[in-house]
Amino acid sequence: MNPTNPMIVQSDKTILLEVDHPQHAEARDALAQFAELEKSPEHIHTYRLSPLSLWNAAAGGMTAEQVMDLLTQYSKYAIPMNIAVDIREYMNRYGRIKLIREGDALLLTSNDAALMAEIYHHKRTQPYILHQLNSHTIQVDASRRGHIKQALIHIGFPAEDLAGYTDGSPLPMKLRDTTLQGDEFAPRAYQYAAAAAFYAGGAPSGGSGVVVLPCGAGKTIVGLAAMADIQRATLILSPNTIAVRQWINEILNKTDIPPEMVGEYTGERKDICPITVSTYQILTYRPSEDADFPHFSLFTSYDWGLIIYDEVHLLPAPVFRVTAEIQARRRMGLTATLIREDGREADVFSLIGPKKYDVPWRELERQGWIATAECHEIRVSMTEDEQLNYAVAEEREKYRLAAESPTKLTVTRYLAERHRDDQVLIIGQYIDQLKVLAEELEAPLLTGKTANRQREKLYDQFRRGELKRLVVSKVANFAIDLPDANVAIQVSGTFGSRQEEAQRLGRILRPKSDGSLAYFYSIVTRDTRDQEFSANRQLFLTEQGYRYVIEDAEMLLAS
DNA sequence: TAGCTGGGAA
DNA sequence: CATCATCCCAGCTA
Repeated sequence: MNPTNPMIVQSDKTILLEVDHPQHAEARDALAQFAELEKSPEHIHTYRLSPLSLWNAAAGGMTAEQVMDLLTQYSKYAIPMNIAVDIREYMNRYGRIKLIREGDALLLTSNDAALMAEIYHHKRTQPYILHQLNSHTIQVDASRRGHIKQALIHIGFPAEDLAGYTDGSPLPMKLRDTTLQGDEFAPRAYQYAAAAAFYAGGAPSGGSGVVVLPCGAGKTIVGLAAMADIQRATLILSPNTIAVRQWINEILNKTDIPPEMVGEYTGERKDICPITVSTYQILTYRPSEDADFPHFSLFTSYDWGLIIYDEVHLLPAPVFRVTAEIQARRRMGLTATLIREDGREADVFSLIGPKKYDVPWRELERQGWIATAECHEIRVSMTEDEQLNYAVAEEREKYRLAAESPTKLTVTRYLAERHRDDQVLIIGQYIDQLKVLAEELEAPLLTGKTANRQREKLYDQFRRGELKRLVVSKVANFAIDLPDANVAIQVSGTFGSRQEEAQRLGRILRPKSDGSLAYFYSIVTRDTRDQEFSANRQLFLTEQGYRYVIEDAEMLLAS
């Protein structure tokens, strides 16, 4: 505690952190362990101590005392009394109830008899209760393990699940030390550590939870390392087919599993093998609204020993439902953020598991695994005509009007010129706007309609540097892997999607072999909805340790 | 059987 | 807020 420290802890459970403070980075890495970033304007960032963020910390082995120590270390002033009490109260709740197995019976146990009585009578938990065995043991319906955990977190007492797992069919495998291309391969220290933290203790405690790693930190390798630890048939779910193919390539490339043991289960192929990689979307497919999900059988059609949920923050609602039914299978979630746009963080916690591992951003950057990127938000003003148009436009038209402001053209042209020797991607949301940009900059335009062959050709030219500029629509969010792009200019984005901005930066700005900087420019229209949405998008990257420099378009163009 | 196109979904 | 994606399936052609 010292007035020159970077943060202020307030009694409403928010924490203010000074961005320009020399201790900002270390304080941020400390906060990332037990608080969520809520707002990130230029100078002061706001974090919040939420029950879930504290439970995640508790599940990872942090104590209330450690949290208090970190807060005290970086705080300017004394920590409000109620904060100390709340932190202790919330963190002690995790693990007060345990879910265990005795033979075929699933039991809730706790030393707290009053709490057990409350659970026994609570409307939310009652449907799953069979009977009370004694003052601190309740037998619950073993087939509703996931639902019970959801109910318990809902009433504010997340259970520690120690009921164990079915092993699944054996799959002997190991990681290669040389890839198929002949490159040396070994997981990085933190990737090993993440897999080890996931599996720590073996059954019954280890084997379900979420690993949080920044974009580009190699989450796939963590998955492979976990598979090598567990050595059981594995089902991998990811958001799209390109990711499916990437998983399959990585598995063949970096493990000794023969190709015939690895299957793709997508719209195109329906192979079920000891290792099967599938998309979320095929699982949520229904022939009609009242039909059931024909592909859910994938979960039960093989004796899986591990299920990996790639990008767990994108997991669709129906997959939660089926995940609740398969709580006896080990589950690993991989993500760069625990925050979901739909607020279902508690479902991730109760159905996939608590956070098991994360790495401080600064550490990865220091070790050179993550490129250093400079992010600029460039604010343009609308002309008087535009302002008038904007003012009278329908609420729903406003965003589009602001996002497509013609001044953005001038700024984009200026930036493209400044980076004429770099590999530049121009990314936007509206096809009309992109068409104009592509013509102006004499660069090819790539959209969802572009045929696959043409895409590949453009990617290839761009990769080889024959093409310096490429204008892309939302296809850029997932589909592309352009190792040599080092500049991205975003002219418009999807409303407030944090994860989209992360994908854009994470996928595009990989570590450069020469260690040079990457540049990310986001052009927004001042005093409009465009600017509001932009602020929301930046939250995620700020949480990830990137800093935005706010610039004024008029001044930039004048210089 | 592969490859394309169009509709529907969330 | 409503646009642009993606993915899946069915149905057609060759």
